[in-house]
This record gives sequence, C-alpha cells and structure tokens, in this order.
Amino acid sequence: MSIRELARHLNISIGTVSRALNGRADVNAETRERVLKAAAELGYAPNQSGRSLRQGTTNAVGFMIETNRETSLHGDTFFMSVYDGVQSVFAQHHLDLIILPCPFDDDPCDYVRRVVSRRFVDGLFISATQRHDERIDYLIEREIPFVALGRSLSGGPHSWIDLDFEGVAAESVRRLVARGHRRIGLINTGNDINLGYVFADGYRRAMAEAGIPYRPEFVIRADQTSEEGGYGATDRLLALAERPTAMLLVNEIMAIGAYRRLHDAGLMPGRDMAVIGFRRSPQARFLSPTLTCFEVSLFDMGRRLAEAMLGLMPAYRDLYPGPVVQEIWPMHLVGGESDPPPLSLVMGKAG
Amino acid sequence: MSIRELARHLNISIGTVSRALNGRADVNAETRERVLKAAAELGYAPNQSGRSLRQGTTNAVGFMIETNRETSLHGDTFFMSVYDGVQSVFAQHHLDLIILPCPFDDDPCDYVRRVVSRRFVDGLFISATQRHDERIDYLIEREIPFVALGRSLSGGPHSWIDLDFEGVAAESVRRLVARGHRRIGLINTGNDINLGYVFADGYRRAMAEAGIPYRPEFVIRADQTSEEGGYGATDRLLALAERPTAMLLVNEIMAIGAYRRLHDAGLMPGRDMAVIGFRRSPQARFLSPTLTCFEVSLFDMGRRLAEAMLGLMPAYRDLYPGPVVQEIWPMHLVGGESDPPPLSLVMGKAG
DNA sequence: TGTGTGATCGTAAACGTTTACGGCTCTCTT
DNA sequence: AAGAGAGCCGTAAACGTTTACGATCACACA
Repeated sequence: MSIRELARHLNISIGTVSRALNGRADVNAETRERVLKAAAELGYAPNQSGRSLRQGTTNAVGFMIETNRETSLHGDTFFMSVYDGVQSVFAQHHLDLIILPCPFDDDPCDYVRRVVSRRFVDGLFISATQRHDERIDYLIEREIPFVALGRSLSGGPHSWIDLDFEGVAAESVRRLVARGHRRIGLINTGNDINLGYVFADGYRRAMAEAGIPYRPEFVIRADQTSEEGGYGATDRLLALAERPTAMLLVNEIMAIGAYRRLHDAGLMPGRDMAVIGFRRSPQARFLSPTLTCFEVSLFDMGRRLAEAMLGLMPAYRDLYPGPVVQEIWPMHLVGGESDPPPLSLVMGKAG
Repeated sequence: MSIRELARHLNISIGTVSRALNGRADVNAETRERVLKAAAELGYAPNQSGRSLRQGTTNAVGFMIETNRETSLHGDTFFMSVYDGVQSVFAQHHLDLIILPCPFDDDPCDYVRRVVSRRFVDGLFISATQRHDERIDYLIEREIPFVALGRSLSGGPHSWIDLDFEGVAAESVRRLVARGHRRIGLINTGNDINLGYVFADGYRRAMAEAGIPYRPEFVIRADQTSEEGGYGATDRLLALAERPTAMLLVNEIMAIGAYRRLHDAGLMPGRDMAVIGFRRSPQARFLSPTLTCFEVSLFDMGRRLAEAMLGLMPAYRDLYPGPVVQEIWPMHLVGGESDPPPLSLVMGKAG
C-alpha cells in the first residue's frame, strides 16, 4: 500500500494526497476528508524510509544504553521512568524514541559511530558518561544533536543533564557531621564512570569543610554496583581496625547489600552504623529500617532531556529556543531511620 | 558524504562502488581495495534510508517493551540478558536490535500498528503477552515476522518462546507436598498477563494430583508484581484464619516483599513459612535465608529468540530452516534454605 | 580471422516520499 | 472587461541506494 495506490484509488494526484496527509494548507477541506478516510480504511501509513530519504530526517531519536554497565548501576526502573518522560514530550511532535542497546562485547564508541553514520536517528541520548568519553568528541565533530545523561570532561560545550551527585554526597556528610559523626565511610563505584569522581568530590569537599582529615581507607571502590558489590564493600569497611560510624553509598542498590552485611555481622543499620543511600527508588523505599536517601523525579528529568534534544534539532529549534542545556538536577533529602547519631554519643548521653 | 561523491572521488561509477562495498563478485580485487580504503578514509557509510527504500528492508528488528508492566514484573536485568543473547546472534548477520518502549499511556496494539505500518523494522519481538493479545492477531494478519516472548491464546500458529511457568509451579508444589506441606498458598500476578494463568494452572494441576482440595482463599492476586505487591499479598495470606504453611510466588521480586512481611510478623521465612520464589535472579540470590528458586539462562533464551526470528525473515530463512518455533524453556530447581518441612511436622518429630 | 567467453564496469531504473513550481478556475476589484 | 489574487491541484524532480542489463575488452580457441 503505497501513496501511489492510494492516489489512484481516489483519482487524485499523489502530490495532493501527500499534502492532505501532512496537513498542508493548500488542499480543499473536503478533499482532505476523503483522503484521510481512505487512508484509514485501506490502512495506509507512509513508508518511513521514503520520507526519511526525501527529507533527510528519520523522526526517531535514539537512547543508547549499555547492557553491562548501567543496569547493574541503576537497577532499571530508573531508565523506564526517564523514557516515559522523554516520550511524553516527543509524542507532541510525532517523534519516536528508540532504545539502542550496545552489545556487551562492543566498544561503545564504535557502536555510536555505526548508529550515527548510517543516519538511523536524528539525535542521540547517551548515558553512563565516562570521565573522558570518546563518544562525546565524536558526536561533536560530526555535529549530531545529542544530549548526555551525565557530565564528562570530554568535548567542548555540549548539552548534558546530570543528577546532583556532588550535592548529595556533600549534604549527606554535613548531615552526618551535624549529628556527631566524624568517621564517615564512602562506598563508591569502581568504574571510571564520571559520577564516581563527582560523588567523591562532594564527599571530600564536605569533609574538608567540616575540618575532618581525609582518610583514604574509608573510601571503598566497590567491585560492582549491585547488592553483592555493596555487601563486599561494607565487608571491607567493617574489617578496618578503626571502623567508621557512618557510611554513604553512591547507589541505593548497594545499600541493600550493606544492610545484609551489617546484619550478618550482628550490627543493625540505623543503630550500630548510620547509612545514607542514594536515590529513593522503589527498592530503597522497601528497606527496613527506612533508608535516608534523596528524591528526584526521573520523569521530569526525562522531559527536560527531551526539551534539550529538541532545542538542538533544526526542525524544532525555534519551538525550544535557548542556549545549550547544562543542568544539575537537585535531589531532595528524605530522612529515614538509618542515620541517627553515633551509638557512642547516644550511650554517652544516656550514661 | 554520499555514494555519488565517493564514486566521483574515485573516478568510478556508483554502481561499481556499491558492488564493491557490498562484497559482490563481479568487481576487480584491486578496485574493491581502493573503494574500501577511500570509504574508510572519507568516513563513508551508506545511508540507511536509501538502502531500506531500495531493498524494502531495514536491517533492524524491534523488541517491544512496556515501560509500566514488565519492569515492575521482572526487574530489569531480565531483559538486558535477553538483549545480549539476541544480539550475539544478530551480530553475525549485520542485523541491529532496537528496543521500542511503548509509552505508558499508549495502547500497546496501537503502538505496534504504528511501528509496523511505518516499516521501521523488519521484524518484531513482543513480550508480556496477554491471554488474549490483539497484537498477535494484527501481526499475523499483516504477515510481519514476529516472535512472542510468552504464550497466548490469540492467533493461529505463530512463533513463541516462554519460560516454563506451569512446570515451575507444579514442581514447587510437588516438592512442598513431598516435604509434608498441605496448605500451600499461591501469590500470583494480578494482571491479565498470560503467564499468570499458566502459573495457576500448574499449581492447580499439581495440587489435584496430590489429592489436595483447591482452596480459593489460598490464591492471591497481588496488586503489583513488586516488593510492595509481595508484601501486601503475604499480608492477606497471613490474615487467614487458617494460614498456609508454605507459599510460592510467580516472581522473585515479590519474594523480597514476602520475606519482609514475614519478618514484620515475627515469622522467619524458611522456618515458620516455606517460600519458593521464581527465578534465580541477582536479587533473589541475595536473599537470606537463601531462596529456593529456579534457574534459566536468559542469554541462551535470547539466542533462541533470535534464531526463531531469523527463521521467519525471507533473507535468512534458508540459513535457519525449520518450522515455527514454539518452545517452553525448562527451568532447573536450585534448592535453598527457604522451603523446609512445616514447623508442625518438625515439632512433631522433635516432640 | 572470426567467435565465443569471462571478467569488469557503466547506465539507468526503481524504491516511496515530499515539495517547488506552474497552471487552472473563480471571485473580486478597478 | 481586464487584471489581480486566492484557492486548489497536477507534474516532476530529488533524496541515496541497489541491481538488472548491456557494453567493453582481453583472451583463447577453432
């Protein structure tokens, strides 16, 4: 069912049919009606390759994910919420979002190159940005509209949106210090993903501001950002001669493992050890004692990602004007039962 | 950078360039060399829209997911493993897998219609199949190559692959019965997703075979397939006048909630209540006491999904011959600490 | 020398759209 | 009544490929 057949069936030229379907002004209302009706009846829908070829645009934007790295980091309701947000904006413009999973044994940059050079999508979201990320350099050079979910040192000025990892770490430390903690552990990711550096920066800065000397043995780089990773990292923290009284984690999935390790050591999170996780995800919400963590609307962040993308695309630039988007999304602390003052202090008071 | 420019740069016709790049036989070895070298240097890659238009094929296969339903059901490392498996096969044929997330407020069937009629992909995987699934009827009618991840009553003979929900339920019941349980609860999904029916069938069949009368109050349809859903469903089970001594769950994420509910009631899973979960996922592996559940290689299942798809695609049918694939993937029990005999029996023995 | 054959390449059509351009018919204005 | 303008529509080119077909050339063979 091509536009030609549809036109023949209606005894109209294909030009008029195309104009009618695309909502152009110079076509009779009655004619348009007939065309739309016939298209619906015959189940006609324009061939995407044809229109892409003609207008040099695919009406699709890709979202690259890595099957190995991120899910283990974020769990995944994370991305689903982001997708929903992006699509809620795209839907208004008949733009489609497609997810591009980079195979686990592929180089991410090669994958981007392949996708981009074949002109499969009009724009690309990338996530899990590395501290130095080749993908960004490449996309800038090729002048492809792209928005990064996560900061990076690479490239010149480009659009990105990131969670406030530094702010979360700093605020966590300040809160713990205010409650009397001095020995604060940090469980970070072991990847060279950029957010790990940012998170550590926030920790260091806040510790320095509190006048607490930096103790490298308190900073653990976990093997994996998963329950097991959190378990193992907590294990290393507990093995220290002088243990921390509090710990903060770059990821709430790891907090699940941390809780378990504490239990297995006969310690109770939120009494024998203060714990502050990261995001208030469904998994985190389910911990007991309730986890002190930070809230953010991923749906809204997805919407903002979409707007940032549209601002870079020639066809929509006028609708979404403004400079390159570089935003750090604040996260709001949700207090839980997991981060009381240190036990020594409580005992001291009590005694 | 089009093929025309590349050809001009080489002083060759575009036909020859195309043949050289596509590995056709009737082109001089030396010429091919020159073409490939120039293409690499100038960074030429064929425009996907152009080739799709010409040969009526996009070299991309879609995998439809629903952002609301499935992740809450499966957690997500589930799909990532499947993607990896699919891609490991597709990579050999220069086929791309793209994930198509159906927006949460869209009708899944409308979404399929849109994707298919625009000829965005050559084939489609669908998942989370409903008991009666319009998508299947539509795809059959349009003669689109598709493979369903999950059975359904809809449509005629079509390709599908499914986990052995019935077998898992039946084997769980048999194991519990063999250990002396008679009052066995079932926590099922509340969606009309097909696997819920299949799981319940296995439960009913095995109970009947054991000669245990069916008690509808022991079968709970959870509000959501999540930690919280499992918590709430367990709550309803515990509220019964005569409680079950064992329970099985259609989903291991719900087992996390079940454990918590039991704890909160002062009961210990694996002592006061036998629990059998579903899949041995990373989350399940992390429970304590260790959960009795079932193992399956999602990567291998993904590979099989890919093979089933290739068998339906005209360009690959000869490489992957055979009839329509309809496979139930067996799952292998991994015993844990969570399903001992009922306490009464143990006490009885002890006493 | 003519002829058949295989290797290599160029030509041009075709895929399904969109859109610039021009033409036709009416109506309105001067 | 002539011209201008608006409304509507048809024509055809163009997007970047692939591929059927035919042309050219060299070479071997009768």
